[in-house]
Amino acid sequence: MQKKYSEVKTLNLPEIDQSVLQLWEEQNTFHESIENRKDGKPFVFYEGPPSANGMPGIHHVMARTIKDIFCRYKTLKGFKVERKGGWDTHGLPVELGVEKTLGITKEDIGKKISIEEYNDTCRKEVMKYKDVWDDLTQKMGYWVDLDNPYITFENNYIESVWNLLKKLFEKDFLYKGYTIQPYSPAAGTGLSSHELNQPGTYRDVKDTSVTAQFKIKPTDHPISKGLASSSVDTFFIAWTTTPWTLPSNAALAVGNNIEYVLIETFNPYTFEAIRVILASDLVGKYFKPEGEEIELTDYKEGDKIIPWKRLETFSGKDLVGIEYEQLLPYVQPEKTAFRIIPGDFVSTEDGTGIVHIAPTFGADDQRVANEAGIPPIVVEDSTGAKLPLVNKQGKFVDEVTDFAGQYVKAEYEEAVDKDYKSIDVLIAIKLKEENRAFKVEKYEHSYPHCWRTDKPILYYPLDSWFVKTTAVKDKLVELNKTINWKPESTGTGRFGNWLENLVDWNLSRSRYWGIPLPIWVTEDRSELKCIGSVEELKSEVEKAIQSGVDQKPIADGFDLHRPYVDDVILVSSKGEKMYREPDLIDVWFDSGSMPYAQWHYPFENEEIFKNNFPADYIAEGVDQTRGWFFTLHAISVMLFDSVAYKNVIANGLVLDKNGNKMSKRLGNAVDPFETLSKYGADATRWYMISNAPPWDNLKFDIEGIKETQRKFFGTLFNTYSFFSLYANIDEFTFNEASIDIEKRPEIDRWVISQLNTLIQSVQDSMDDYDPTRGARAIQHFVIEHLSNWYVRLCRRRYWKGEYSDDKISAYQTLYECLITVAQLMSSVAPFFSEFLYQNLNGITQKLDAKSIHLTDFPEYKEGHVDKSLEERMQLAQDICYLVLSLRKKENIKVRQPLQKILVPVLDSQTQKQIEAVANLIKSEVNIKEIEFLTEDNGIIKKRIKPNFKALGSRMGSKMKQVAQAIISFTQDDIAQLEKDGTYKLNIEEEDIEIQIGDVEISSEDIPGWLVANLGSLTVALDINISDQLKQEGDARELVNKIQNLRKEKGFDVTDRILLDIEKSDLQQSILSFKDYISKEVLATSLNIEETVDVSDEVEVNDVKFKVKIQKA
RNA sequence: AGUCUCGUAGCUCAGUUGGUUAGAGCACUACACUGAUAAUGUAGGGGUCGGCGGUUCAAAUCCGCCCGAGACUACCA
Repeated sequence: MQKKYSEVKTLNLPEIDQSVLQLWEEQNTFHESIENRKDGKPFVFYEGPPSANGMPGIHHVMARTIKDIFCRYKTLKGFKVERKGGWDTHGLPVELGVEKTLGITKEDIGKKISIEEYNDTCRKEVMKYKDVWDDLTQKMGYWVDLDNPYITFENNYIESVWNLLKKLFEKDFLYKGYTIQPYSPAAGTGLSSHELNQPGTYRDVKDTSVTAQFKIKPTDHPISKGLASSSVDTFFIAWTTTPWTLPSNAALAVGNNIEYVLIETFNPYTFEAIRVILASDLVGKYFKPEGEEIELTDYKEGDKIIPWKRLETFSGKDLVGIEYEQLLPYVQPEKTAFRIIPGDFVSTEDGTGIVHIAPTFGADDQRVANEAGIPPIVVEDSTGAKLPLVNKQGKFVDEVTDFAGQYVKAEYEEAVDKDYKSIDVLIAIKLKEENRAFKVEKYEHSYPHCWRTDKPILYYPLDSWFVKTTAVKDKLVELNKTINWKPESTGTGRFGNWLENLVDWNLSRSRYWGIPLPIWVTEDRSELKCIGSVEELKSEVEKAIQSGVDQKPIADGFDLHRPYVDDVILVSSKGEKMYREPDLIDVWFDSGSMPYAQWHYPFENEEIFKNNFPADYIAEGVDQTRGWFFTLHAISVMLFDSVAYKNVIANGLVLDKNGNKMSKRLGNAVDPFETLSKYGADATRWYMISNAPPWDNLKFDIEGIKETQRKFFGTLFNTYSFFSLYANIDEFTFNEASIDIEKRPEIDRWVISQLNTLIQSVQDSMDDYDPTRGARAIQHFVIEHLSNWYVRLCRRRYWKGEYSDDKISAYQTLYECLITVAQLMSSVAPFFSEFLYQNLNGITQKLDAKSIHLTDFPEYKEGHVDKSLEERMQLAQDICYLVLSLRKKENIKVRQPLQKILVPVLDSQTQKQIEAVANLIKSEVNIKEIEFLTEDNGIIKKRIKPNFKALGSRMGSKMKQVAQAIISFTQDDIAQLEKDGTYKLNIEEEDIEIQIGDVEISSEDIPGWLVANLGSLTVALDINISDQLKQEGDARELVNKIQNLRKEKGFDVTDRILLDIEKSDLQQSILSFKDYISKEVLATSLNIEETVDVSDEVEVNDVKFKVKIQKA
């Protein structure tokens, strides 16, 4: 019994997913696809580790599809592509999640719950959704090795990271600094600049801003002497959007070259007479012009318009050194403060041109205060350590008596009632009452927020460890230029600019669940030790024990996390105790270390590491530019003097169909599992890839997946169904020798030519990391070339006639197209392509590979590409289009044969091209002959058009007139130009000669005929229908009706029938074409009867009669 | 606030180093086709190519300004 191609009635992609997954499982196909290439050149791919403590979203399907595509493609191309999976397990998201589930805050850790318990919980929580992730990975067809993933919390991983840190330490790339940094009180940790640069961190917020008055103190300063002696108090006014920093004010900064003015006026809240100093340029912002016209003495309390007078001007330089009274004297500085200092960043864009300086809460503030010798306003805690006036929870310290224990930002409160007044407001009120507020107003500005807690950050002085990335900036920039970025602008622009403005990488995190800093310090900080391996830790501990430190030796399997490492005490060269620096390292360092740590390099697998570094290819979302893309790059450049990856795709966001960000809160997030199970992985993947280039944002619309399913997969499936239906009937199993391409008919050679062109273009776009172009090319080929043209024109070859060479050629050609398309599309649509492969190759056994993913990428055969053939097929398609259009215009259906069409040809080449495809045209549009009209035998009306490209540069400004002249050529003018090859024009009394190449001449009309044009092509249709043609038309119409009847009655396509037809006006037509009809409908007998005893009635060209069909 | 990218039909997208009727698919309307049929064909409606100005014989394409969107940058007081 002959094996048959499976004939599936309807396309069910999710079902195919299921069966293919089962097949892969049974045959261990993913493993095989690597084993298969074990001698191949490695193509190195790095998996950016996801964090399994959150649910995957549809955007993960996008990102992972892009990763998967190139790994699969390179495998087909013969590369060995190992893909080690990984899990990112440390960091704030995990910790915050655990705090939430345990119902604790950061302060409780180490108190209500031990660090040990806490970290144990983190370890469990972090893999909470691992199963869900694994499920998605499998269902979407993402091939990655999940059996041996790297996990960042494992000791081996940590040890490798320690080793990297030690190398940085030895190269003097690690240092500790006390700096003002972004700090999230809610999360309890400082934030690195790339965390601060996560999307959405900067948000517009409305804050209470205060312009405060700082009263001048009489001193020996030449200017202040005079100012302070006035009977009216004189103030500097300075603006701030963070009034809570005013108790920490230590100085005021002015611009040396800015002009300031002394103005006499009244305080708008207390109505007291005052004199204020501010930048001249900003007077307009604080004073109404009308006020200058009013006498000061005319002012009455509460007047809308407050009068003011300019008294004197100064330059900023003159003001430097003037002292003022402390605004909110809660805490006294340790040395003299409260004076005017220069600030290079002071401008007259905002505020008053005088900047409030709080050295503990601003980076610039700290710097200029330092330079001017201004101390910060700090308090001492019980240990004598100096603290700012706001503690790490974001609350005022006790010394700020009025506001002690209050959060400085309203957002930090759990809940606020309607009477709640923020610190900013309270301070504003206090200053108003004390005649120290010149202006209070709401001010909208963008302010950074913590990416995890959504609460505003503070700029806060912190001790931190830094990586001196700025030391290798040039090299980072240099090597970045060798990376192939898709899209290029992300590499040069976003990433390149970032590198240009690099700051040192803040490595410290004051948290618990993460890789501990392996740095030990003596109490006086005179000696530092960085530990680079477990072995080293062991021997250092031994040393410590020998010198009398009471602790256990490091046992095998010692957990390198906190709190265990915290308890380890080492000894310095001088015998002093050394304690570990309490911070963890930034989790981004974890993931940036994966090229090394995933192999436990350098402790193991040195050879494997070397073969897998750097990566040939990585891909992640564009939001990783400052995250993983940067940390990979920075570590490899600093320690290995190399890029970490050679090619990188930064994909865009997945938005909802209206272009809004997806979020659970808005309810517009798409569930990836639902999408996959409803539409299948392939339709989802194909839609995502073909709709827009991956680096553009994708507006995700389910309708788009449906369309992909219907149009692309549906059409391809129909083509396969068509093939299997007839191949089964003819028992075609491709066991004949492959027919030489030269021996195949024109149409076969054409589609093979197109197929090879397609192979080349898919290969090019994939090599260029542009999957969208490739997918679109495949789609176009399948729908337009293969289905709508090749199969449509060739249908009869499959269902008619003997099993001849022509038929075999047709089967072989269609088979080759299907199998090749399946291979080309397999990296994007791994399931459906496998389905096709199994069904096709399962019968023919042409290829040995058990799976399409174990085959080689189709070979481009240049010899099979025939551009001239592709051109003339285009010509055939155009002519058919024109004829169908003409038929439509005349309302003559295609089933009615017509005698001929006329095609004017101006050169013999075109005629030859058309002649070669004449049969296709004739059968496609049902005409008997094509007649060519040349200039000799016909009257062709020609059309002439200027060739702008050729003429433009020569004609210049006369172009318009020349074009006009050419367009108005008569037929005689055109003939003359054709005869002589040149023609003289007279434009503005100047002779201009044009050549034949300066124009395009085409046929336009055949007088007396019905014509249609497309480009330079013209076709006329002979619409006369002779009796003979009419009869044939009747016959064809009847055939169609009988075919419908057969189908209705559920006959098999191969069933023979007995046909009885009722006598009617069409009797003559039927008899004339009796043989034709019988053959078409597979009738073994055809009889015309007076009456037919059935109710099946057909209508053929307005004539009704009964037809009886029965199986023979 | 600055920098970058983008803005083409109702929707999703093409658009060739600037060249004269700006395209495709979807959706819509009408008609056809029907042994591949959730497909297909023909015809139709639908565009000031974000706006204004400039360069040019010629601009969707190059330049400037403005408007809108997105991303990035920022201690901006």
